[in-house]
Amino acid sequence: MAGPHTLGETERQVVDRVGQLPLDYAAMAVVSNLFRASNAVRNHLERTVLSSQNMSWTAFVVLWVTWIWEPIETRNVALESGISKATLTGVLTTLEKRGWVTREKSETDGRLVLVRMTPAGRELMQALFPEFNLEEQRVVESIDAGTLDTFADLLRAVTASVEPAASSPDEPPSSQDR
Amino acid sequence: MAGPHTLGETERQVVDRVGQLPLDYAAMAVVSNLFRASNAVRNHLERTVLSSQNMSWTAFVVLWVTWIWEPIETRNVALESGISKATLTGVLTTLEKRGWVTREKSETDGRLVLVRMTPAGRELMQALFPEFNLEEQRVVESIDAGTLDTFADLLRAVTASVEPAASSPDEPPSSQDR
DNA sequence: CCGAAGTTGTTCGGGTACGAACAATGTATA
DNA sequence: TATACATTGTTCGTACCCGAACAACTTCGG
Repeated sequence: MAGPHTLGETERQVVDRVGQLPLDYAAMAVVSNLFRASNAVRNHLERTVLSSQNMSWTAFVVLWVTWIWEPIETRNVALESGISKATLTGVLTTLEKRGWVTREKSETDGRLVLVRMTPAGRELMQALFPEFNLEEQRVVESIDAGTLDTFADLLRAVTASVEPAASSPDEPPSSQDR
Repeated sequence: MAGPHTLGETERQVVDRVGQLPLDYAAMAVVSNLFRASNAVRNHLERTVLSSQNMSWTAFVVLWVTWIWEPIETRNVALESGISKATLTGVLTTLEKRGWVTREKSETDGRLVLVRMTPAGRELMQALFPEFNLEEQRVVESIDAGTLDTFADLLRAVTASVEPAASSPDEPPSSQDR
């Protein structure tokens, strides 16, 4: 959405198409670059780090969430990973098939399913995550270290303005799939 | 990846799992929040604006790129949209099926395919894009107006650090699929 | 207690999403 | 002007990705 063309050039072209409609170009720039950056980073990390394990970005995120919080209920895995519960079902099946996680029905609540790492899954993450973090570092290396926290806060502000409900930590907002 | 848990709480838990390995938590926060924000905004816009046309985010981006730059070669649509050419083939088939764009072989180069809007496609974008931009505005409304440009620049810096090659505008970097 | 209302994970259908392999086409080299 | 080399869009296989509908289960109101 912000490809090889100049900013001004794109804007001029947009004005030509939209006509006199008033547009917020600053907001447009942020949203389009948000996606460009997100896509670029995901694909980069998939190619440099995750491809060695034939793993997708989402699979890695789910594995990471499970690694950090296990045992964890699937609804919370979906919440933490930022994917829908429908998507999670498929991803978990994949991860289970590869022997990295296990599913287990809750004893106290028959509706819930708990996810745990296998030893193989834990070994994998112990080796893979430092490598992943090193590449994360490379992705932001051109940005002044003192600015990184501000950057993260700006991103949190965007997320918050879209997902208003967020009561207290450790107590997810009532019930939404994502 | 940065769900209902506190920042410090997640960090403490990560330390517990990773052990003594040195990690860049600032970089980690930026990358994970980049994806959280990106996902949240995409899903929000799909639900609020795009669902009326039963359109996905990617379909909208492709339609937008075509709208702004038509007639445009498919390789450049993929480049501007930030998706692979393989993905584009499927999306274009969908958009063509719905009567919003057309495919046309280039007369000067038999390998190229040109994409154009149909009148119906143009009408749709003329109505949909202002609505879309209004929602983009809402997504960043909590951010100080003077900071938006800086924000966009930070996002561009991330993209640039991952996709280093970028010669001159109007002249895509030799040949990469995305 | 017992039916209504709510919650949870799965299934289903349609649509992305990628890399690799491919055939068609264009270009460069000798 | 052949013959290698490069480029382009499509196809293929596999893996997401979501909303809607669903069955299993829990909880709440009377």
